[in-house]
This record gives sequence, C-alpha cells and structure tokens, in this order.
Amino acid sequence: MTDFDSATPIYLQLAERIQRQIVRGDLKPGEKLPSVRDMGVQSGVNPNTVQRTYRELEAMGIVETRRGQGTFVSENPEVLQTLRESLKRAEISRFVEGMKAMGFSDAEIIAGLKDHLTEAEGRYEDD
Amino acid sequence: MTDFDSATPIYLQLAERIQRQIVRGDLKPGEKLPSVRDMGVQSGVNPNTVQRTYRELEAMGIVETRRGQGTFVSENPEVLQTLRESLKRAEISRFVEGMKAMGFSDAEIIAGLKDHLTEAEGRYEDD
Amino acid sequence: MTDFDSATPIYLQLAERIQRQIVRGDLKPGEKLPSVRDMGVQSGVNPNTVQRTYRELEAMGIVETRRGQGTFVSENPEVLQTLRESLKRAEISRFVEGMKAMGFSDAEIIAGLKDHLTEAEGRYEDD
Amino acid sequence: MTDFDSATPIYLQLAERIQRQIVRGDLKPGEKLPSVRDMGVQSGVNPNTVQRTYRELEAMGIVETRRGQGTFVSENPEVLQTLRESLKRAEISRFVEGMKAMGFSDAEIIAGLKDHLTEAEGRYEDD
DNA sequence: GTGGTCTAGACCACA
DNA sequence: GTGGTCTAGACCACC
Repeated sequence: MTDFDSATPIYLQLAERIQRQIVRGDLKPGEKLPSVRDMGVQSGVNPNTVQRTYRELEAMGIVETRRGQGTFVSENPEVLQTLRESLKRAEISRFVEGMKAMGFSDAEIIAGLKDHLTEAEGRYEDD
Repeated sequence: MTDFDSATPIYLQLAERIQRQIVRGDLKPGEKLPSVRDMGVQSGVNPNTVQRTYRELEAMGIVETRRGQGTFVSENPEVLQTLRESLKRAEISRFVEGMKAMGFSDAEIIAGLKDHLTEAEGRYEDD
Repeated sequence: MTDFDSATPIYLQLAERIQRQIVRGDLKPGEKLPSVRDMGVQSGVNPNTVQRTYRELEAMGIVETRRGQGTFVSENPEVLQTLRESLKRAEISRFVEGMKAMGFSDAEIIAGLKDHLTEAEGRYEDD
Repeated sequence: MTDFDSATPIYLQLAERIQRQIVRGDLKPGEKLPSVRDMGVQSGVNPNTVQRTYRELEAMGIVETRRGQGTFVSENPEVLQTLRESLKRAEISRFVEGMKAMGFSDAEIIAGLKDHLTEAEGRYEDD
C-alpha cells in the first residue's frame, strides 16, 4: 500500500492515506490512531517516519498528540470540513490534470462524467 | 514509474502506460515501439514481461507486430478512437469510484469539477 | 553554547539562537545560513538536528530553503517585524516570571528597571 | 539545573541558586541548609564544590556555619534585605543587557514591560 | 505502554 | 556542493 519508489515521500503518502481514512469515516473524530510503532509495523515503515507523518498532520491541525497517550483525530468539526473540501479539490485536480494530459477537453471531461453517473444510477438533474 | 507492489500485474500497468502515450499522441499511428529489450531497460522490467504486454496490446488491436521489424502502433483510426473512449471511461470510472469511497455525492463531484474547470481557465458553457 | 541537558530540545534552542541573530542583525534578510552540515559542526550537533531546526524556522516563515542552494533568511520585512515583537515579548515574559518567582511585585519590577536605565544613561522621560 | 558548560563556575551558579531560594522564601532565615554531602547529591556536584559555595555565601554574610551543626541562613534582616536588592539589580541588569543586545531601546523595554504587566493582570498604576 | 529527541550513516534530487 | 528522506537504534519524559 506504500509506494517506496514514488517521488512523494513516504511520510506524505502516509499522511494522505490517513486523511482519506478520516474523510471516509474509517477514522472518526476523537479516535486514536495506531501508535507510531504499530503503524510502522502495519505500513512496513520505520517508526520515525510514522512520527514525521503524525507531526505533519498535527501541524495541519488534523490530529492532536497527547504525550504518553497517543495521537488522536481532531474533534474540531471545522477542521474536518476543511479537510474534506481540500481532499475533494486535490482529487479533482489530479483527475483533470490526467485527462488534460491525455488530450481530453473540458467539454469531453464533463460530458463523460455525466454519462458515467447517469448510466450508473439513473437520473441526474443539471443546473 | 512502475509499481511492483500493485495488485494489477506489471504487464498490464505497462500496457496502460503505452495506451496513454498513444492517446496523448506521444506515440503516433504507425510509429514503432521500442524493442522489447529497450523497453525492458527503460521500464526496469524483464523483456519477457514487455513481450507479454505487446502481445496483449496486439490482441486488443492497438499494435501490430511485424516479424523481424518490430511492433508498431495501429494505423486504424477506429481503433484509436475506441482506445481513446475506453481510456476516458476508465479514468472517469476510477475517479468517481475514489470520490464515492470518500463519501462524495454525485452532485458534489459534478459541482466540484465545474468549479475547478471554471476557476482554472475562465468561462465554461454548460449544455 | 548549546545546553544538552536543558528540558527544551536542542533543535529549538538552536532555532531561538538563530532568531536572536536575525533580530540582532547578525543575520540579515536574504543572507544564507550555514549549511546543515557546517552548522552541525559549529554547534556540535548532528546535521539532522540542524535540519529539524531549519525546517521549524521555515514553517514559521522566518527562513526559506532552496533545494541545492541552501537556507536563507526571509526577506519579508513583515516577518522580521513580527519576529522582533515576538522575541521582545518572550524575553520580557521570561524576565517577569523570574522576578515574580523571587517575590518581586509589579511596582518593584518597574521601579527597579527605571532606576537601572536612569543610572546607566542619564534622563528618562515617563509617560 | 546546573550548567556545566557555562562560563561562570559551578560554585557560583550554586550560590546564586541558593540566594534565589532565600529571596523566594524557600529557605527561611535561621533554616538549615542541606549538608554538603546531601547538597552534592541533590545538585549532582562534588561536595568540595558545595563546600566552596557555602564558604562564599558565608563571606557575603548570607549564611553562617556552626561547627558540628551545619550551615544556616542568616537571621540578620538587613542582610536579607540587601540580598533581595542585589538579586533584583542583577536580574534586571541581565535582562536589560539581553534586550539591548537584541537592539531594543530603553523606551521599547519600558513600554513592553508595562504592556506585559497590564495585559497579564488587570490595572497597573503608573508613578 | 505512549510520543519526543537525537545520532550515525545511508541514499536521493537538485544545481 | 545543497537540502530531503529514511533507517536503526538509543535514550528520555509522561502516564
């Protein structure tokens, strides 16, 4: 699950994965993350690297660490809302970039997306 | 660039990469692909694996191999058109799946996409 | 110059020392800091620890790092102004805390300070 | 708590610390100081160094040693009053020196101090 | 147990 | 050269 050959450092990959888990609801506000050691084992990564990830997430306000107790998902609902928006933008941005790189126009992207959603699950009302 | 840990086999990863290059225009109709040996070196992959990739692409009608000459991108415009459509669907499908997994609704996805395209590069006319 | 027994971690001690050098003007805006390796030797500290310091200073906006070139004092005058104010407060806060701990009242502190400044260098106009 | 790398000798550092404890009231007039051995253990310092400290404090009239009984804080109120003043001056002097070294003017120091005291605990009446 | 710091030494990317 | 990442392993502080 972790790409050691990627250009983006492992600690950021891990951070993003955790962010997704939070947005997805797999990690709920107030919930404890695995200890740096456990997460290290799970991810096949050095505990120091996990700690770097947790530190980064804490700097973003997404997570709070309590000495001797562990690292916990922030309970601030605003943070979660912001995170959700941020991930949405990131994902869309990545998608559009990829499509453009393959030569698809804005119109094709939108049309293709609508087709996909319509086929998959019935009606979709346009604005 | 190749993910050895991924669930999808390497030869299919390679195939998809080549398909993108074709759709993108990096590889033009009639153009010769690198030899299996060269492609193997470029991709850090075993030539046998490259061979398997080329065979797969040929079965899809996307490339043609000519004994003693090499492997060439098909010049059949229909094939290319189909490929383009196929990649578009695949990419959109992957994108939507990811967004849904993070809990985004159809409406959010469409709205977010439109916002992105509008912000990024001026006007966008809806259908 | 570095206190290895202090409760505050080395990387923060180093950060504070650098902040003082900047406020003092020993390090001017745009000036290059020593490389992490050099600073490590100078401070008798591991380069990784120096890097942690630089990273922290960068997160505070006090310093900018350019890959392959080095780490430089920010040229943003606002940042410097803020830093100056911040250090002033910190120093005063520490001083007052110490004085209070020794049982001195607000009045004694102010009066003592005024006496000191007056003795040392002539007149001082009160508001 | 003792800085072995400092320029000022350990026995003076210890002396100053004890002086603060007296001014703060942690050590009351007439109270017995720990034996040189105990103080050595507490401070992680050689008993001879503690001996030197006690001798110095006695020379300043701050403590009295009674053969076979131990070392006691002086009960002379004048001595304590002097000590208090002396520590106040020393602390202020150190503070001002530091602020000046960072380029702060007399006016800034006074104003900053008043701000701090006012913010921290309500009203403060000027002279 | 938990996280936090520090080191030594490796390898990479950028220039 | 520069900074950036990662590891392995140590020791500390808090609970």
